[in-house]
Amino acid sequence: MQKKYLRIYNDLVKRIQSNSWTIGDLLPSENELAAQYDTSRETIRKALDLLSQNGYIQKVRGKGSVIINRNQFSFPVSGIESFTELTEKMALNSRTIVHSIKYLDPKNESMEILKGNPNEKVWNVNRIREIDGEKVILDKDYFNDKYIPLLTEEICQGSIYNYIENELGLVIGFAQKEIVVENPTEEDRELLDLEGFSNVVVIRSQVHLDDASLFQITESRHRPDKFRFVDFARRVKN
Amino acid sequence: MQKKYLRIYNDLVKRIQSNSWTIGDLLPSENELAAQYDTSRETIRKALDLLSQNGYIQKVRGKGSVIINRNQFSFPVSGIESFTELTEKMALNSRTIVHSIKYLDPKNESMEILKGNPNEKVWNVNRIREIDGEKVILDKDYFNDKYIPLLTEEICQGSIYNYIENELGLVIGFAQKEIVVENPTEEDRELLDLEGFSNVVVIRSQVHLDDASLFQITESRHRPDKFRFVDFARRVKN
DNA sequence: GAGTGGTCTAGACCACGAC
DNA sequence: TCGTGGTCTAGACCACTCA
Repeated sequence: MQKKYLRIYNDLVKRIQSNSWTIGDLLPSENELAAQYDTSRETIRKALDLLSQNGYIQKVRGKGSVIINRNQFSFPVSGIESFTELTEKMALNSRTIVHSIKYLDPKNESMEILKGNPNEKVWNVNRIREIDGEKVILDKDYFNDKYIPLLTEEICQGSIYNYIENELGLVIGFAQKEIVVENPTEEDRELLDLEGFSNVVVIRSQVHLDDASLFQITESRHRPDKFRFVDFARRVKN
Repeated sequence: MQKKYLRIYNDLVKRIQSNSWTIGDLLPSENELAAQYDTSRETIRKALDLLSQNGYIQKVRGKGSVIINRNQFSFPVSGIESFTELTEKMALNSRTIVHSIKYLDPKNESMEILKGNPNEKVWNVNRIREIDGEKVILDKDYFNDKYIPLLTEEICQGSIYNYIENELGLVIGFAQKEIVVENPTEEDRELLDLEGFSNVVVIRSQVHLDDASLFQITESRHRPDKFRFVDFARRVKN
């Protein structure tokens, strides 16, 4: 038995994406939807809140819920998404090269944040992402071995996130992400096709599980012409 | 009379920021908070949802609400925030130079998106942001004159957002933002202290009002060493 | 088993927009 | 005035964690 408000949300997303309404149209009112889906208004409101958060509608008091145009930009990277999810969605011609897998003692590597107990170690994976035959992204990932006891080349070759969520049953909760532009390191120059570019875009993130524990630190280093970040944001209210 | 859940949210933020709890601590349970604030549990849950969205807590089923560390990175730019708000928050030594104010016919300027009726025009403001004596950001803003009938140099010198929200009474709803790295234009080289940098970071956004109407397009061009973007994201659920 | 957060309900009153 | 979304309530049942 799926959650009712999620079922309604998914149904409405489907109806919006199939152009049942056009941009600027109003959704049926909350009371009408409550009747249609045979549920209470608060449950409808939960589904509509999700639609609003994800940029499908804008609620206007006294009027209704307006369908808005979310996909002004074509490369949806808002939120946490893995490279594999992304390339699948965009149908990019891509390849992943596992460059190295190491099992480190964090106290030697200035990765103090990741260590919980002093005898916990850290997995480090470096992967190169090739798009259309060019090496344009270097992903450096660090995992606490408390959560990921073993990493093999096969796992790293596929989607580590898929492995984590579906095989290990861990649930990602939230991430903090930082985007800056830096000078390329020796390693960048060696592993990527930088072609004279004098900068790389670096995305550093700390990924936490459902129970708020930090389990991964990543550094994703992009050739600047292949970088694009898209964000959908609501104005912060008081 | 302020909204109850907002009052509770603000109170809890204050208590968190004053270190009433440390990272990893549990908030009082929802039932206990409901009693403390003399309200229903659903109202408490609204306040906690806000805390969660804004990265103060992570709710864990069966356990409680965990205080999490939001400020691993020090430059909070997530969401929609204006340059003036930012510099104030960071206490930066900054200055704004209004370079030009123009009143344009959008059909000549490939700004078709902004025009609603054919006789509406568009305000264009170019401003240079100086930090510590260096010209490092070029902001190019375009406003539909339906919403902003008049822009003066004085308004542009201060915070346009402040003017819009407090003087005109307009309410910002949401924005779509895109971040890419580009080659500097002639204008960038002329107006900014680029010092041999061969890239600029460009943030393009479309800002919509509360009623979902598009009223502003902006392009913010940053010298790469002075650019930093921070994001707090929750994992998308199905 | 006790306590936690997650979902859902049926109803109430309010602020706002359109007519 | 009527319909809309926004807030708030009191209660119910469930799924989960932990002792």
